[in-house]
Amino acid sequence: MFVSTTTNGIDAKGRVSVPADFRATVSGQGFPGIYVWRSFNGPFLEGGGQRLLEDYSDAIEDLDPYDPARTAFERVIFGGAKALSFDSTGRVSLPKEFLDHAGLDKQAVFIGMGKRFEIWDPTAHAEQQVDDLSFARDNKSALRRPSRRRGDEA
Amino acid sequence: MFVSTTTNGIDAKGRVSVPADFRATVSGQGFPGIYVWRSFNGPFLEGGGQRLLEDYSDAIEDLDPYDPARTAFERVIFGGAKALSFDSTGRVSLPKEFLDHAGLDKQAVFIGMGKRFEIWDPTAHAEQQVDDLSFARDNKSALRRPSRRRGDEA
DNA sequence: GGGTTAACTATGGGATAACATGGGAAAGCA
DNA sequence: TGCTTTCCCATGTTATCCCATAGTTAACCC
Repeated sequence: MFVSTTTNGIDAKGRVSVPADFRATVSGQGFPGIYVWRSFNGPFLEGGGQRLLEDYSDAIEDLDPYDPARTAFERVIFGGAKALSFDSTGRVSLPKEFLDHAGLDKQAVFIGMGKRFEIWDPTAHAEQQVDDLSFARDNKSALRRPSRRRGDEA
Repeated sequence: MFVSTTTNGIDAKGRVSVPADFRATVSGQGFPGIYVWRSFNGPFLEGGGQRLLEDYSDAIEDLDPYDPARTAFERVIFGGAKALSFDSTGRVSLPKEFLDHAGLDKQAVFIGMGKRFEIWDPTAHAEQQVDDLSFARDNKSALRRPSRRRGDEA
């Protein structure tokens, strides 16, 4: 599970350390690195480990072959994602198109989202966080009812 | 279940012993430690074990993948939490931002809240307790009827 | 029952390892 | 060849591991 928020520096070569917690989360998933793509919901990146991509693949296979949503997801996620492997110290180097899309410059904010994570520019993130916090405060009742635990469905 | 209230010391390194009862509660949940986050209801911390986070995750997954509410909750809940693992004697070290948010200094009060727990500064807790007591006195009728047990929703 | 042991708890401090980061050298690609 | 990317080593800081102590509770046994 990806949790917590970490800000790391981007060096002159475009390299950034992936938070150690995140590296631990994807370790043992096969590919020693992360998959990252440009979000279609705003100026930030989304990413996860190999298992996440496999989950998306399974979900997409449940859709009709020519469902427009299916081809859109295929193009955006599989076509737009890039496999970034860790170097020996746990860094990845972000392609220029990704830096541009997210407005990244000197620093990158990694936000754990449970099954996946997001990468933001610090300034953009600070603005977004204000909205998210007030939204969560105002709507927390939507989560108030404990959901059924896994295995209790039957 | 997290019950009872315990006050433990915070040492110069920011370490604090998690009450043994609480450690027993989360043992066997997978992650050997606790998840802690800054409450957005006041100057204190909230926390729980891995199972609690999974409950939140399940509740969030009932929403549509790109529902704005869903991403907001994911950012606030998972992004705001931190996984703190126990050392060999059952301590965790609280990040500075957490100490600041809760006004923690020399001591931390762990309060069992059933499925989760709270961490307060002793002074702030004493003040809050006065309010809680009078509120409980005024609203005791609300507790008369037992609530449904988990799994009885249907 | 009284007294002793043994386990566990909370805490302190020093040594050690891990993390994020910078720079240079080698290897790929045009 | 010129440029970019990947690999490898070096560094300072921070966190974490590991030991030791002391007080408390529980267990035990004569």
